[in-house]
Order: sequence, then structure tokens, then C-alpha cells
Amino acid sequence: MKLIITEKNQTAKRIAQVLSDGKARREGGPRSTLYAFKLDGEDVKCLGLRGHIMKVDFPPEFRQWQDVEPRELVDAEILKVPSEKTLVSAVKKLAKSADKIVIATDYDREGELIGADVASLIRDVNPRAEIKRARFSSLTPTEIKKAFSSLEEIDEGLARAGEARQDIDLIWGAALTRFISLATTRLGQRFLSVGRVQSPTLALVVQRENEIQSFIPEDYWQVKARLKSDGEEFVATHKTERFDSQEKAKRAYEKVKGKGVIVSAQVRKRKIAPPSPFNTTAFIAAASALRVSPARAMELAENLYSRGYISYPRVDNTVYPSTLSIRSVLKSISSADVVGELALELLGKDSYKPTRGKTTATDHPPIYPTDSARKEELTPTEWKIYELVVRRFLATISDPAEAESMRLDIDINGEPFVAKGDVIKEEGFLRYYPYFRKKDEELPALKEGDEVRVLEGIIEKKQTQPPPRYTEGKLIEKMEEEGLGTKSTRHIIVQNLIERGYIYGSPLRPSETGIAVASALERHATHVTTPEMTARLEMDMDAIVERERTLEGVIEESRVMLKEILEGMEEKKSQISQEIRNGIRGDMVLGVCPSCGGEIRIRKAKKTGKRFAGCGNYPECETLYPLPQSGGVLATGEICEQCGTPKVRIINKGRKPWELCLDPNCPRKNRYEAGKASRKKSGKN
DNA sequence: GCAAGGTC
Repeated sequence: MKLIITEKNQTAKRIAQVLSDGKARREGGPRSTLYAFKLDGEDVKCLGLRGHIMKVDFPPEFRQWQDVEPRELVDAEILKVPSEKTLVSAVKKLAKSADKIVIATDYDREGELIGADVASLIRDVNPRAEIKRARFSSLTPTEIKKAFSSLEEIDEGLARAGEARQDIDLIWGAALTRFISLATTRLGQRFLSVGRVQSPTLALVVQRENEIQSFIPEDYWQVKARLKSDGEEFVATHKTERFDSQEKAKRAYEKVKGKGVIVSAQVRKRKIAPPSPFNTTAFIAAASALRVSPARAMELAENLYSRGYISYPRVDNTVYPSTLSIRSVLKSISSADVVGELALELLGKDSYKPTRGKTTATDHPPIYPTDSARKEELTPTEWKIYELVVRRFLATISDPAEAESMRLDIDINGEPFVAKGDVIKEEGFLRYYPYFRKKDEELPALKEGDEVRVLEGIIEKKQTQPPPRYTEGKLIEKMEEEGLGTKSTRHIIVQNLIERGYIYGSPLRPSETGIAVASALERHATHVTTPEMTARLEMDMDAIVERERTLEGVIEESRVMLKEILEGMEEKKSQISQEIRNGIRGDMVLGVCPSCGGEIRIRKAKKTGKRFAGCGNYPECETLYPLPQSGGVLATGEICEQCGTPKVRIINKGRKPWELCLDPNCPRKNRYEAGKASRKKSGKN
């Protein structure tokens, strides 16, 4: 028997179908990922895994955080243990009766590692089996057949590179997480985490907040003129866009009366290029702009993918492969509600020139629709995401939009003014992808020498603005730019930072704890807070692939570095502990006491150990409120309009953070309960 | 109970 192992069910199904010309059958229950068929008289089985089926961990004697010094983890043995037990035993069972094994996991570093892990499991139970590797970068019949007719060997170098990543992440993550958690005695559920990707990401949010806090706004003045010509009104702005003093602005403003003369009128045609195909990050950014959070957008996309509506959503590539037939994609979506008609329109074209993005990768095709959906088959949010994917696809194969921009230079009593207009003349792709379309700004058709009437002058005081906080989508884009995380993990990393209480809100801000952890790490373990740690690791991994370095060498070097860092931190332990505890204490302040003006803080009842919110002026002030006993509690800085108590945010793992005011008898609560009940009824949306 | 990486 020949056994084929793939990384996921969908791939197993596809490969089995292609190699058997559609004759493969699923074996076992409805949740099974095993497909069986015959090929040239030989029995073939194809098993789909669920990503990694093995994980790395320390031996049991290192499990108790309080009993182990974090630095002991640096040299501790690292074990590989099954993380998907049923799949591990399925592999073993099947491998016993197989003489040929083909590893057909994804063609990337992690895929090679998954494959090598499986191969070593198989060698344990069946040392005589021949193990080969199939490599393909798309799931077209030609590519699959080619891969299986020219089998290769497992690339041990690539697999070792993956192992280096795994080991280094565990060693650094575990040792530093335990160090700061132990130093601050934040143990149990609410430990403080550190990691190669999460810590630099936290640092990004903290740095942005620092820029905002240290930003000194400068006053400036703007002068505008409301003008009229032939019954049409429009606004022109003084050419000096920012006057640095009120006097100067006033001098210009005082001349804004009577008439203006058009000094020049320029009309320019401008093309607006259609957007590039969706990779994960671009998709997340677009969904984020439509107010679907990254984690939710990915959850919805994965669900649509497993039901056959869209292609694989975890992808770096932004260029459609030449093997993707645009015409058949259009046909497959032509009976969809709403967007099907749009697809039919584009089916009339003779040829297609899809746009291309910056990233050419061979992992998967960019995200595109694979089937027609009806509105009643999907929840409203699923539909929103499906429609977005379809419309983006249609946009990538349609024409540029054409805009006409107009600029009028106007002289008003010697003061120069400018009016700008922008009007879409040809819709092009905007017909299919209207999401971020700007409103037309029209100007009257004036020419040089024409006169306009001044209706009024406007003088406005403004201030320079600090850079904006990151939205989740923008943060994920920034992570990609900095090389942090992967298409599959970035949204999870951001969600983890939120669940840990490090960052919160929309747009994102760091909590006091987040700021304190980031600054302590920046001072004492700089390496782990910068994207360079990842960049360096990537280089070392490349060197392992090229056999220029060994896995052992790379890890040893990393261990030496971490040991030094931990030694330094050990010396400054009490200082680090103090700093972070100050941050934690900062987050304990929930707001202002409505009866005495003191601080409402999170406290613990001495007898029961239960937490509650109470006034810092106790016993003079006895104000206290109950708190939910599970989840994180964070201040929002806002007070309830109804009852005047501070509003807090409750963070629970795996759930969307929610807000409530502290007063359990607030009249708003009834409304909240009603809202909750109706949400429950309508399902997940 | 630590990380980050796969996949559901």
C-alpha cells in the first residue's frame, strides 16, 4: 500500500481526486480525512493532517514555574510530543502496512518540518518503508501529477531550519515569560507573556503612544473663501495653507470680499488603477475598514473556504498564477446573488489583464471566489466577506477608473487662493468595487479671466495632529512590513496582546501594564523587542538550509545570548519587578469615585479572596461595586452617562471584550440585557 | 498555566 500524507484535509481530498480521476472515496466517519483509491492496481491511501501534529515542550520536572529558575530552561532538554494524538496514531497505524510513503505537505519551511516530523514517526514503526517527498506550489492537476511523477527527498536542511525556529521561540518565550511573571508574582491565569513576535508588536503600539503623548500640537490658521459663480457655490483655500500667526491670517482674511479673478484654470485627466489581488494582509485591511476585526474576518474566511465559496485564505501571494482561468472563475460565480450579474458583465471581455501586487510567492493563489453564494445560505457578516472577496476579484480584472481633477487659481484682492475639484468620469473598476470611493467634488466650469463673487471669508484656527493610533488592520500591515509573524499568525498575535491586557480599544492603545512590560524589556532584553530578532533568525535559518550553519550551532549561539540577558535581568530583578508592578497598579485604577472624588480601584476581599471595585479613601468613603470574578478588568477612562460610575472593559479569552459601568443598579443595565438577548437570538452576528 | 507556527 502507498500512503500519501498532506498538511490539511482539503489538500488530501484534492490530491486523491486528481490522482484517481475522481474515483477516490472517503474512508471512516464523516470527520475522517482519509481518502482511498486504486492506482495501477495498487492500493493508495491519502491522509490529511491538521498542520503540526507534534509540538515541543520541556520535560515534566520543569513544569512548576515556582520550582524552576527561568535560566534553567535555557539548557533544558526539548521534547517532541504529539499534539494531535488521534492523527499521530492514525499515521502510525497506516504506516505499518505501507511500503511507500509520500510526504505531500505544503511547499514551505513549516511544511517541511511537519513532513519531517511525520517521517520520523513512521521510521519508528516501519523502518523499511521508503519515504519520498512531493513538492507542488499549486493544486492544479498538471502540477499535482508532475509532483508525483518526479518525487524528491525530504530537505533535511529546511526541516532543521523550522526546528531552530520552534526551539528558539520556546526557549526565549518560556524563559522570559516566566522571568517577568515570577518577578511580579503575576502567576496563574494572568501571567505576563514575552515572545519574539508579540513583544516587538507590543513595542510598536507603545512607541506610537509615546509619539502621541510627547507630541506638541502647534496652532495654525487657515483662510478660506466661499465663492459663487452662476449660482454654483464652492470653497477656495488660501495658498498659504498654514499661517503661523493669527495676525498674518487676519491680514489675508480682511481682503476676502468683493470679487475674485480666475488666474488659471487647469483640468487634468487622471487614471486610478484597480487594486491588486487579495493576500491575507490586504484582505484583513479591507475587512478592517468595513469594521470586521482581523480575527473575525479570518474566522469567516476560513469558514467560507471550507464550504467551498472562496479559495484558501492564508496566502502571501498577490499575483494570480497563469494556471488560474479568469473565465472559469467568472462562470463559477455568475449565479451568485447581487454580484453574479456583475460577473456576467465581465464575462463578455475578449481577454483579461489582471492587476499584480508586490508579492510574488508560490504558496497559494491570491484569495478569489470559487462558487456562487445565495444570500440566504450565509449569515449577514459572512455575506459581507463573500461579497468583498468577489468584488475585489472583479475589480482586479477590470479597467482603471478615470477622474478629472480641476484646479482653479484665484486672485482675491491680491491674495492667492486655490480651489480643487475631483470628479469620476469613467467608473471602471469602481463599478465593481465601490467600497472606498470618495465623493465627487465638483467645481464650476470657469476659465482664465472669469470673475467670481465672494460670499464670505472664513478664518479657522487649527492644530497640527499627532500620528494616528493603529487600528488592528493597520497594525497587521505594519507587522508584515517589519517581517513580524506570518499570514496565519499575525491576527492571532494581536488578539493575544488584547487578551493579555497589554493593548485595548479601537484604535489600539497600550495599557499601563503593556507600557511597563515593553519598557522593562526594551531596557533589559532589547533583542526580544525589536523586529531584528526575527530578521536575524531568518538569516540563520537560511544558513541552515544552505548547510552553512548547523541547527545546533544556531541554537547554542542563541542560548548564550539569552543567558547573558537573563543574568542582567537577575541583577536588576527588584527594579524590573517594581517598574512593572507600578504599571499593573496603574491599571488597577478604574476611575473617579462619584461620591468623594477619590480613586476607584480593583481590590481583593480579605475573607473570600473575591475581587471588587472600591474607593481608595476607605474607610472614610465606603463606595464599592461588584466585579465579574473571571477575565481581565481594564479602565476605559469614560463614565456612564446614566449613573456616573466609571465604565470598565472586561476581557475574556476567546471572546470579544465588552464594556459595562460599575453600578449594578444602573438603569442602562436593563437596556444592555435586552440587547444581549436579542443578539443571542440572531446567532453569531 | 510559557512561544510561534500550522490547521478547524
